[in-house]
Amino acid sequence: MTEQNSAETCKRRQVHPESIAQVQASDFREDTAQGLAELFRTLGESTRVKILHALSCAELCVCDLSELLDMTPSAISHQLRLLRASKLVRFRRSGKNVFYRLDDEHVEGLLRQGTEHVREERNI
Amino acid sequence: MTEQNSAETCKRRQVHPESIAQVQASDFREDTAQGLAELFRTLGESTRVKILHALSCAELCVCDLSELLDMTPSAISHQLRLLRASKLVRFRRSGKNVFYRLDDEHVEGLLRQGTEHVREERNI
DNA sequence: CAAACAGTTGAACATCTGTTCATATATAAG
DNA sequence: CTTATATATGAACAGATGTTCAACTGTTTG
Repeated sequence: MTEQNSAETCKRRQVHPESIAQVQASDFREDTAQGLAELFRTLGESTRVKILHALSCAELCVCDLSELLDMTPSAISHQLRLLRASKLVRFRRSGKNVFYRLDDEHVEGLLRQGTEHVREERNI
Repeated sequence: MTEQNSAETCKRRQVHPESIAQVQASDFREDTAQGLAELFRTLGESTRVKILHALSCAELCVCDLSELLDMTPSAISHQLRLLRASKLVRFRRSGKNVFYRLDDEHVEGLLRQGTEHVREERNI
């Protein structure tokens, strides 16, 4: 029973080599996984979800968001920083205000697809 | 200067009432935000992203995933629990093994859309 | 039955994360 | 220049989270 499973480096469990090979052939890079995780981590917080939803309705300044979410401008600003870092929002300064809006249509797409999943998750 | 902005409960900042009304009219529920955040939080971790990607290639048992990601079966199992809780994966027992696969097409859609965003985020 | 294998689970620990608070920057108004 | 408003930022603290370790359940095999 000389299988093609090399058990030299360490003891190998009884696995499914074909399936494993199939995954390995897909060439999924470490940094792609990291980037995806970082993006979703940014989306994975209710305050930031609320901010993004609000910005999907209208362009808003920090002050507006602060009132809408009933949170301090500081807290909002900290979250906007993360949203900016993940390229989920853009901003422009106008006088004393800084107006934020969604960066592109991908963001709304992610929110929509996520919402659909949550609905199915609960209804069906 | 009697504005329609009621400053009774607490001192109000100079905001943009029209934009705020626009957001409030959208009726975005608290539990929708929570559900979305929970979903994305589950997606927001590189180990889980790798698991989901692997499962998008083939149905796999814990053992396979353990070898693919070079992690202990325990660590994998803990993460699979979260993925199950968010209805991102299904599973079936077959003998000693438990095989996992993606729950529905939404999951791949989210991964695809996320990947596109990450690519744009870096290239452009 | 006992032994081996596959998977799950709870506790513990280190790390990460969101909000608060104080402070700093920037623009506008007096 | 001084004051007020709008926003940003760093430190700090409490709460959340991922992996490890040990113990446990369930299935197959001898």
